[in-house]
Amino acid sequence: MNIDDQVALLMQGTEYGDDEIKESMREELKQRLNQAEKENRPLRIYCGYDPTKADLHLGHTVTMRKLRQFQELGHHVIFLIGDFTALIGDPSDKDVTRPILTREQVEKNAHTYAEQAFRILDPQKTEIRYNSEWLSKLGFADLIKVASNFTVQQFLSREKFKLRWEKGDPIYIHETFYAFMQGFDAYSLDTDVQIGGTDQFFNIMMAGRKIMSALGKQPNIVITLPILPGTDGEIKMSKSLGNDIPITTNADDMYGKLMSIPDKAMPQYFRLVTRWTPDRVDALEKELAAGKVHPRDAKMSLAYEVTDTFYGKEQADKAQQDFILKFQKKEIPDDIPSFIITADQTLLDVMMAAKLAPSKSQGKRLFEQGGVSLDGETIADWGTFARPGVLQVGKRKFLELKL
RNA sequence: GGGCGGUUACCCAAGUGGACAACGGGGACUGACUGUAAAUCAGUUGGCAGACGCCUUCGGAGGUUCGAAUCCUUCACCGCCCA
Repeated sequence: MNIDDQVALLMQGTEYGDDEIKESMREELKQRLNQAEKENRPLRIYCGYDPTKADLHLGHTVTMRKLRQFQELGHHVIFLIGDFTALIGDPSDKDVTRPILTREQVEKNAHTYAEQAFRILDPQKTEIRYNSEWLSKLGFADLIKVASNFTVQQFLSREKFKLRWEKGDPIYIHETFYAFMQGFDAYSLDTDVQIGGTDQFFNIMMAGRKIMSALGKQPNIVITLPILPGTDGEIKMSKSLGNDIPITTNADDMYGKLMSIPDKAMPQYFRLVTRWTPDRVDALEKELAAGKVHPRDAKMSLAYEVTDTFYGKEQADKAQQDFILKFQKKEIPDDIPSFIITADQTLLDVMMAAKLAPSKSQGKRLFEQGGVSLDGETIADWGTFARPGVLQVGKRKFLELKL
């Protein structure tokens, strides 16, 4: 692919909040591609992920798709696991301090990350690195050298810090280190391009580039991508907010969760987590606006597409069939877990044993609220003895009872 | 280093000796309506117990009192002001 086409593709979907910055980044990217071509080398691209949670979710895959694009154009991609930065936590995405994780927690999470990333990235073409490799070796003198390029005001002008400052909430010194560390990652990896969400703009643009030049390197080009909203359609997808779609879930759950996003979030999902071309997305949106396509059907094709990328057509088909049966026809799906009951067990006992209710009190409430049914018949009495049949708890929990 | 204020359930936040398992909001869950959407309406939201009732919870540990989230002592942490 020629360089102009590469630039067009790679800049597609990026967001900088300012057209001038976008233009200058586009220009820099073009120059860097030219430069690399002359030097007969691929560009070095990286994106970092902090292993603060065990599972990656759909939101993480937005940047991974961009990495994949670079990969397909023959560039060198580094998947950086921020095992060291995770110890601090990025203050960018929250207005409160994050508790410091233990090394054990971080290591455990880091372990699963690479594996999950390969659902999007090509394992053959991906270099995996851990930033403890260089960050753990930095001394106080290095820190001073890096930190002397920044002022307190620069940090305080950042939205999240500013907010906390004004509210009188604590801002710890170590939280400001995060940006330095990220900059040092870029420096140590000798990268041409760094990818991140728009919330990383300060870290990449201000800290990263500055540190690279201060230490005598060419600053990396910034590619920032919009943040994917969670299943509530409002706020950034995040496990701690409970609005995430983990990529390690199963096909049925992924499909179901995608169907539960509000309509207004669909356009962002189309653009950020599908393989659809901009033309196709535009066409679909026009049809939606014209009323030619039912929003539900558009969402179903979205859910199918995303499930397909992670689990393949076969499982996506099955997930779609189950969804139609379970929720559109309100029939019972054929593939539900079973549970062996004994004669003296009440339905409440079964729910407890199968972990369908966290406590007996809460289980009883589900009965009182009409949330429990056996073979389609609502059971109000939690003392009803279990008998073979299909137990449904709430909207989506099913259990086949057998003797 | 000094003075003052603060720490309440998943989150925010009321409560300043008995009527407190603790107002209110958010979130979550259940039901109705739907397109398992959103919006809306109703309900639930510490545990055990098939009504009574019992147990655990208000930063930690002690104490005063018939009785404490509320008063006292002490420890830890946070904020503001002063130095």
